[in-house]
Amino acid sequence: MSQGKTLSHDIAMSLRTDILRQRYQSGDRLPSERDLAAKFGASRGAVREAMSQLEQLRLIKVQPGGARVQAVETASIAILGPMLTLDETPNAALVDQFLQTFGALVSLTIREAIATANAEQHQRMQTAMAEIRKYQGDFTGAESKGKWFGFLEYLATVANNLVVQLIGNDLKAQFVGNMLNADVRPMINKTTTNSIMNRLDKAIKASDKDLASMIMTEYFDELRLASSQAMQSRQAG
Amino acid sequence: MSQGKTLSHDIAMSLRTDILRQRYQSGDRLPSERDLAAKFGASRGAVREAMSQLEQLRLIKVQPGGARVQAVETASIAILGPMLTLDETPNAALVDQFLQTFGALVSLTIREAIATANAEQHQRMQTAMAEIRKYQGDFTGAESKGKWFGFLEYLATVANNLVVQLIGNDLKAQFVGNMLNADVRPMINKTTTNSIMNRLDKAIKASDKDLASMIMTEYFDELRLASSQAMQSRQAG
DNA sequence: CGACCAATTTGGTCTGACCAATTTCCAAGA
DNA sequence: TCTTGGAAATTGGTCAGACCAAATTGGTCG
Repeated sequence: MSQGKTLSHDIAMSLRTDILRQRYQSGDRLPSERDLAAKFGASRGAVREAMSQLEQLRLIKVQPGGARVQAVETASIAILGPMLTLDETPNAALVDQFLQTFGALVSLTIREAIATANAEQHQRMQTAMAEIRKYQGDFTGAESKGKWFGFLEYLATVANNLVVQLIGNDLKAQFVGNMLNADVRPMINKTTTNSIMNRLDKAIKASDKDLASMIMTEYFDELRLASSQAMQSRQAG
Repeated sequence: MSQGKTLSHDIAMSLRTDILRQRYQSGDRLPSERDLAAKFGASRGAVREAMSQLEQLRLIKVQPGGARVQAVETASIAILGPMLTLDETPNAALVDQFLQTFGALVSLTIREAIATANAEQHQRMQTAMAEIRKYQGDFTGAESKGKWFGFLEYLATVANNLVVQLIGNDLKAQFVGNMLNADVRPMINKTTTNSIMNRLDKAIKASDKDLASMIMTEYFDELRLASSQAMQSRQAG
């Protein structure tokens, strides 16, 4: 049935799915480890390792006497990935929330990057932007995408905010893979992208951190729009 | 020595600390489970459960042949808490980054809350603000703090962004407890707080989401300043 | 009806064992 | 000397059965 890396991962996935599908509701007590071991035809050790994983997700709370299911709202970010894969098509609202949140963090990052960059870093940011503008808003190729992501990565380096960086890791780990798997590829209008990139270039040149921050938010808002349309057309087709 | 909830938690904490303190560097291979079991005077099962936890943090990657240490920058948010407790005084830069990031998310939340609130929700937001303003910027008491946090919680409910909510959970889980333990209690100037709250009240009444968002950012910037001062004086005393 | 206590259930850990995948290392070949 | 196989040792993944301590359960007594 399921084919993860190890048995304990499979068990964890199975239980996780059951919880996310509300087969076990918040507050419910999970079957005992011995019962689960029997149900999965596994040893108690394997089940315990699976439970340990779910506990790290804050999806269950395990105590002598029994393991209880926690509310999804109080869980860790790491459940977003599994939530996206519950259905074939990722939940549109969730994807939109992801893009909005990620956009806010990138927006914060570019503001801090501009605020704290030294002369050399500032120069390099401009150089990167110049390269990106060469594509004239056409982000279809792998090369242009690579430049853009590289630029964002560099901003994170300059801003040097570990908290944002770690959040970004988790969000990317949860979303990017799942989006590509579902073949959701939002495309922003070429002219719009070009306009945004040109203005972003100016804002960076002028070291206008507020403006750059706003433009970045605008870009992600466009991306949200495009993503929404892409998912609609995908569901229709 | 260490006194966690269970033995496997203690082992996980010990290994985690060693990794964060660079006793094991990125790319290094951890001792085998059997060696670790001998070192900690524990069974292999207990060690394995500890390793499972570290794997969830993305601090190590475990495979047949050995477990290898990963770079901290690619780990999960959940290592922020342990990082804060490495020294007696939490790392000031990290706390500042946390407040900045959390502020950005709250700022996003209030913008969305105002944008999507229906009449009843909008009314309730105003009522909550009115209660908060009664304290005249004095947030020393537990009651006033409770009202403020309750207000923020309600904003999250209205904005209804699960991604932000989950990130908030993780950040709170990592920071709030550790800050209180370290006895770091930032205090913002009473007059400043009062001014911010009054303006926030107006912005909400006017449904000016951009203004409310900016004011919220301003509040967290003040909090960062106060926190920085509180930690300096704490380290001096 | 409520409080208290004993029996049962459940998680936490230990020991020792086997399998499969990886790594290590040495010998054979180029 | 360097490269290349391949066998041996190491390591993680899992299983079985056992014991203890903490929590739950259920019945009894006031």
